[in-house]
Amino acid sequence: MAWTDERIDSLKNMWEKGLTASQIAEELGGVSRNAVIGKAHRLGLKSRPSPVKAKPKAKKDPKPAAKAKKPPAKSATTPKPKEEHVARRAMPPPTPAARTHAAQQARQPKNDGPKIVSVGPGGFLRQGPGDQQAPIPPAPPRRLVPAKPSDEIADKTSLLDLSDKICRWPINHPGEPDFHFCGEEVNPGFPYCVEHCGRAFQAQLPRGTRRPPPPLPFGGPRVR
DNA sequence: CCCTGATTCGC
DNA sequence: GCGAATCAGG
Repeated sequence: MAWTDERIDSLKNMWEKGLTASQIAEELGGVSRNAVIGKAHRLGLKSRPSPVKAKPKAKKDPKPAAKAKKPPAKSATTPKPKEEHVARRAMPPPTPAARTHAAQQARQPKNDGPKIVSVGPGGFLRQGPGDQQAPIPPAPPRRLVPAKPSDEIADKTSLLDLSDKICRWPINHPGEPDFHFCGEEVNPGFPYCVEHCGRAFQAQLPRGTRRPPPPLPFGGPRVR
C-alpha cells in the first residue's frame, strides 16, 4: 500500500503519541510493523524508548537472493519468517480478552499510564471518555466518510457493499476484524438508516441547553 | 517464547 | 523509497 500524505500524517501522529510500531501498523492497515518503523526512520522520526541500546557492529550476513529466502538455518532457533505480519493479520477476531492481552502489552494501562488512544482512518486520535484533550482535530466534519476497511469482512456489510440504498453507518473501528457497515435500508434521502440518522443528525437545541456530546461514529467512545 | 525498535540491503 | 529479514534488548 502506498504512503499517502494522510497515512504519513497518521504515522507521525501515532509515532509521536508513543504508540508502538505494531499498533500503528494495525491502525494503518496494509503495512507491516517493519514498514512502519522503516518509514518512521525515513521520515526522520526517530527512536523513542528503544529496547535495544547499542548496536556495535553492523553485520553483513550474506543474505542471498530475494526476500522470499529463508537463509541460514540456525539450529532451528529462529523460525520467524515473513509470515509474521501475515499471521498477525490473520488472527481471529480480537475478543475483548484477546484485545486485553494485546492491549496490555501495548501499553494500554488501566489507571494512570499513558492515555488509551487509537487512531481513526483520518489520522485523528480517538480518546477515552475521560480524556479531555483539545488539540489536533479541529472540527471533524459532520460529513462522514466511510473509512476504508483494512480487512475484508465476510458476510458483513463491507465497503464494497455500500450503495445509496443501504446504511453506511460504520460498526466498530476500521482495522478491526469485524469492522463493517450497518447495512440497513436507508432513510430515504439520507445516507443512513432511520436509527443512525437519529445519531448523525440531531436537532439543534436552543442555546444553553445542555446535551451530551454528539455520538459521532468516530471521535468518541465506541458507539453501536 | 513473546514483545520492542534498529539496521541492512535487495528490490 | 520501500520493507522483509535480521538483529538485539526486555
